[in-house]
Amino acid sequence: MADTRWLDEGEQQTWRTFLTAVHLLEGALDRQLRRDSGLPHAYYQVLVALSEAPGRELTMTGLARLLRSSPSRLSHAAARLEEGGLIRRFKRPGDRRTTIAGLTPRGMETLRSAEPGHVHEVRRVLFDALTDDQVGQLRGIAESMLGVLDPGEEESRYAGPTGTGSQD
Amino acid sequence: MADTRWLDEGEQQTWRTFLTAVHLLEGALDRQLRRDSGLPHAYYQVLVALSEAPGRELTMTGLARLLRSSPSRLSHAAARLEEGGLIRRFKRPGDRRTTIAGLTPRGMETLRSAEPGHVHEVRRVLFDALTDDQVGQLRGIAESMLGVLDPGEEESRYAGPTGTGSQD
DNA sequence: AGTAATAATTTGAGCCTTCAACTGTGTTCT
DNA sequence: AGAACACAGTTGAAGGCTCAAATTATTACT
Repeated sequence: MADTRWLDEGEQQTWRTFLTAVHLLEGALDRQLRRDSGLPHAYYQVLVALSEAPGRELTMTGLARLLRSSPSRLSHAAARLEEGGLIRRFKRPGDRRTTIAGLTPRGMETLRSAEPGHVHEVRRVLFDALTDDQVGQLRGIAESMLGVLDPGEEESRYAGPTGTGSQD
Repeated sequence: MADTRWLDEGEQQTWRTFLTAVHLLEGALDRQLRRDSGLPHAYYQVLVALSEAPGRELTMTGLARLLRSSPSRLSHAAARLEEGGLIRRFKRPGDRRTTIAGLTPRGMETLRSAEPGHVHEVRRVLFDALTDDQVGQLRGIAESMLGVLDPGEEESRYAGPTGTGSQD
């Protein structure tokens, strides 16, 4: 590898501030969700993804792609969510390889009841803290990052689900 | 709680894109560090904080504050880092409550050898992906977020260490 | 001094994520 | 058909994080 190009003072502070902010942000979101609905943020996102899918069902692989999750992680998560009765899994007829995960009524209820508090928290820690300009900037920044981090997903943009949108 | 103010289309996409980007970013950093130096990102940050402290030593509490870590998390981390010989812990003479963690020579070497790859990765996934304008914007955004997420830390800004700066 | 509050840190259980290995199914190629 | 390959998903072990409880030491009160 070539000579290291160290971060200058400004980059350093940008990086550290950003890292700290993200760390605290994730902590806040996760704590709120766990406290108010018993779900870690990652599991909440699984429910959201399913809730928005046609028939409220998705392939494990499809779900993993949407959530940028490893198959393994998702499989463990699904096992736990199924235990709790929030989703159910079954084989797709006609292809015994693929498993389909579907949101149960109980899962849907849990999600619905968790959403308001979650959105409130997202607003509190992100949108309320930023000006409109900053929100626009953040979007551009995140998109640029995805360009590097999420190669070959250009057409599937409008990334994964997060469960903050209006009810239908 | 009052009526929920849902996220509109644009906010929704901003939020999802941001979440996905951050998720991938952390994955990339953590994988790189684990692969090249055997350290998870969080543990790497402990070494960095110590390396920048006077005498390369800090109180457990001080370290926790700097890293926005719970005492418990830090204690577990320190135990493991000590096992690996990267830090050592000892009681402060004069106050047998407080434990001081210090970077060992071995820890310093490990850090030094990990830094170039880490900086390279930080550049790759963040700075190289952004324009100069965006970098500036990101800093402002992160600072705004900290304003909400990190109350009462106004004077200790220039948040925690991350180990991306130039060697002395 | 003696007792209660506070502070610093550690411990253990439970849970989530990662990684590597494994099972079972479909596909392809000859 | 049969071998090799690729695909979908799961499993188990190891490690890291969170939360609540426990430990030990200092300070504050009376």
